[in-house]
Amino acid sequence: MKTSLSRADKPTATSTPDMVVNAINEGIMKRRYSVGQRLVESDLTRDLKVSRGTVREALKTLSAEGVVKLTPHRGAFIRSLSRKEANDLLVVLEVLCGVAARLAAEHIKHGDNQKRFKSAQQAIAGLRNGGGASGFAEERARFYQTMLIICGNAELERIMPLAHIFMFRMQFQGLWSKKDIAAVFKEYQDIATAILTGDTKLAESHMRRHIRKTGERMSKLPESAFAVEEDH
Amino acid sequence: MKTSLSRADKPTATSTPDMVVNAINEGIMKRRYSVGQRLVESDLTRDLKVSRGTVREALKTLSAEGVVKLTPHRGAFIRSLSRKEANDLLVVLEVLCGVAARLAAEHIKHGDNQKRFKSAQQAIAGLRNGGGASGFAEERARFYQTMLIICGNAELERIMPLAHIFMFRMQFQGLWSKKDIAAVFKEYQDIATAILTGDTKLAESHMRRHIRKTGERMSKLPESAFAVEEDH
DNA sequence: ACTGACAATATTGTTCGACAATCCGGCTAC
DNA sequence: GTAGCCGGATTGTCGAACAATATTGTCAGT
Repeated sequence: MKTSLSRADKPTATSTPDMVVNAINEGIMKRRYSVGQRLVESDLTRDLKVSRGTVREALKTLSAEGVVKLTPHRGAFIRSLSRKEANDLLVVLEVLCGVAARLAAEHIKHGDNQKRFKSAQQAIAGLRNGGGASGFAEERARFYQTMLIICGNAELERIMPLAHIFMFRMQFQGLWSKKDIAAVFKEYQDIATAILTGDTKLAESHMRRHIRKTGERMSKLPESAFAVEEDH
Repeated sequence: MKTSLSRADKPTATSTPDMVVNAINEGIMKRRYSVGQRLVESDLTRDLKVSRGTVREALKTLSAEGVVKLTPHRGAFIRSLSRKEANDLLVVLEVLCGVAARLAAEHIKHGDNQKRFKSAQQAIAGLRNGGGASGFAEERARFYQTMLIICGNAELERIMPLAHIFMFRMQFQGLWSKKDIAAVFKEYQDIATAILTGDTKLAESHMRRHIRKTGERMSKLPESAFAVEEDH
């Protein structure tokens, strides 16, 4: 038995639509696709060398994940959030991340959870001075991913809009002040410490506070950082 | 211009895959499909008169919603919950439904929300004496649906595993005692009252208590009510 | 110029048919 | 009885085709 690494060392063992999903997700993180950009099926079939049916299945998955928005007869767009949508998302994230932090703290003692989580935490802390913004987004994703796995709650892992967190981060990247960034590092530190010591109450409250603070910081951003509201 | 009614008066204006999704969802509620049953693509293409690509897109959507489980090279199965999966689901539902109840109470005064919610509540209460079990499942779904709309949080509406609630109900239908059922009616009554009076704190706590109680009742069910755990 | 109607084009929605990859059940051989 | 093989059934993926719809371009009329 090689512990539970089996999931990590199968990057190519996914189905073709999943490969497309990963390619697009990566394209978003690597700034090859910009927020609001339209994804044309024929371009994707050409670039990724897969059939159109496969592309469509992938887009459907991404739509379900909330990464792209599917508009009938108009195609797929990299989702961008209006101010209201961003606020709505934060309301949901506050409780979901809160329970995730609680469960992570609850299970931190099992197996090598503590070790793994510490590694993810230090990867983030290491970026405190100097790490590029793109590196931060990735480590941040790893941090949440690790936390979710430690939770041991498949349902939470399934519905947690992880991709949203990337997107969120992406949409507002470069808009935060130095002070904001320092505060974020501090907040992650608090969360990680609480989880590592197994303090469930503290982990949950710190996480929820972090999300709320994120909302406050967001409310100060200019209108230009958001998508325009559709419809009425 | 006909204002924005255009969206409301198109009940059949959904895409073909969506029709398939609805057909399958309805088939589940109407007991035409049983929990754990396998859905064969060729059967669906024949029965619903749509192409295989369309069926596949629909199954992908249902999988993302958590209604069916997609296993590579084996096909789609109406999802059934193991004891652990059911517990995991309840942990997530507790916080999601909690925040939904809170938001509903917060917005109960807007527009005709109060009227609509009252109607959904009375539809459930009316079933207290005599309503068939299948009718209850439907009204229950309407109740939650109404609550979600009143919340006015698109993100919550998007990720809330509404279908899970149907499925949940379905999987355990007929297993509850009379006492359990009476308790459930009482709990819904408390929740509805709190929401209607706009008491956010009370609405959230009553809802969370209801979900926790559901977990307790569930823990007393025999092993036969659950799916067997897969893998290790 | 500007606006409206109309045609041309591009893109998506859906279908069909084909073949490879994989799973399942049954059969044979030992 | 078990291991291995075989063939049918089903899914995974591809490609081409056409219909339905949205977008863009054109052009007359004012």
